[in-house]
Amino acid sequence: MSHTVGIRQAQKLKTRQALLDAALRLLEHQSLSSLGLRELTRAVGVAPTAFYRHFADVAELGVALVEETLGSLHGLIGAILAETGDAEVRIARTVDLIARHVREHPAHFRFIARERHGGVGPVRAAIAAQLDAFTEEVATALGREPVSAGWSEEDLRMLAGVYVEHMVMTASAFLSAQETGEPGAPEGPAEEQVARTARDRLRLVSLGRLHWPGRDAGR
Amino acid sequence: MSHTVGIRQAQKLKTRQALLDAALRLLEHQSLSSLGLRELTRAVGVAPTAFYRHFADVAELGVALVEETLGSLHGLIGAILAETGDAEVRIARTVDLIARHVREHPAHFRFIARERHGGVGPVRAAIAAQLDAFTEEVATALGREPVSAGWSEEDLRMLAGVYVEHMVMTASAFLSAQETGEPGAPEGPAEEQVARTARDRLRLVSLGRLHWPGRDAGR
DNA sequence: GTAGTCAGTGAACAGTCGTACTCTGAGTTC
DNA sequence: GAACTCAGAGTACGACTGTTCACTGACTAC
Repeated sequence: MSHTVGIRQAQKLKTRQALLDAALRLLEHQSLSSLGLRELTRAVGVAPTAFYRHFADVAELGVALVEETLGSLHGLIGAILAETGDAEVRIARTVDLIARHVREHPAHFRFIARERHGGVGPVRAAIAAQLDAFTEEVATALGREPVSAGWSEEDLRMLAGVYVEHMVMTASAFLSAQETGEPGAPEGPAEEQVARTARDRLRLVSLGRLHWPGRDAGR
Repeated sequence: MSHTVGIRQAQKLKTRQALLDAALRLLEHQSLSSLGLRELTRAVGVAPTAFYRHFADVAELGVALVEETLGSLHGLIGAILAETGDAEVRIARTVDLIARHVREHPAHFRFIARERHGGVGPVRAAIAAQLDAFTEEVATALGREPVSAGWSEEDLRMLAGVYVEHMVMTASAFLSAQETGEPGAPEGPAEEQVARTARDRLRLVSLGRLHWPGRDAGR
């Protein structure tokens, strides 16, 4: 092989990741615009100046966190949609997927929900870009289905937007549900309630989709 | 009359309102958890200690802002729902109402969108309480309509939640749309695009509502 | 093996922060 | 008109903030 990562760069990446992890932990109880650079480096155990070796801003770190959280999710929803055509199964799988992801990475999703409309511009833009990409993915996936015959591009994007928006709000609902119970509990009753409502909402949208006027004639 | 407000209390209320207004202006570019007490009093033109005569915390001021923004909106949606039964008219009026309110009080709605998942617990709770109240209002208003025959209480609340959630996200979409154009412009093309998508989403939900299985037989 | 790179250190800078004090003087009450 | 109340001013405090600079020393490239 040409060259391994190198001890040097490996250590650098390690502290960089430590910064990201500590930031995520600190951001559970505050928002990014109030996260101090010193507070963060203190939590990691490095000198304040070490921060600048990795990020120019706290905003830049925020953008990196957005990539880390949402970047790995691409293709996941498309996979579910391609997996089966049965609406009920699809709805159940989607909600389960969201529930599991939120349970495994609560801090990540709390961060996204908090900073989506937060005070740091670049982070807001990064989240919006990721969500737009999701919408585009869902739209093309939906467009491939036979049910979507006769749907305009704009209507497809509208529908995809509804689904993406629904996923975000469901994730946020799971977050508030699980902070009601203990963090170690396997599954609280509040979570099951959220899941049921989320499924019902998806059913509602699904029904609307089936009767959308665009498929027969122009409205 | 027994007694007017009194010069004393009137002045107090005036500076209190000045604090709220200045806070709202400062919060357009940052979030509440990073809003400094001194920064705020400096903007108003009073001594830092004067703040304590009105609020114990920045959080308490935030809660007051929530009341000011959402407290005046109760009954508004119910009025629209009672006004006409025609779905298309109702949808148009709702979206227009949101557009107008957001255009008239952009800072208020930005504040709500930002702090709904923000870092200040009491403010989050206050917003959630207000939105829950809205959901309850919408649910009872919907329940009075003949279309809702056979709907369970839970399903009604679910549907009402969809509407409330939709209003919040539409308001937020209008905000991002109008910050694209100049603030003085009467109505940008981006705003009309948002309005069209919002109406389509409402139509979609409306269609789903009409075909909800609960109205005929248990599913 | 030697010269160079560069992640992280530590001290120092000029600010800002929240809050505790005492004090003042206009508005209120009798 | 005298006694009282209380919104706001002013000062002072210790703690914390982001950023700069020169520095060390383990790793890297030749």
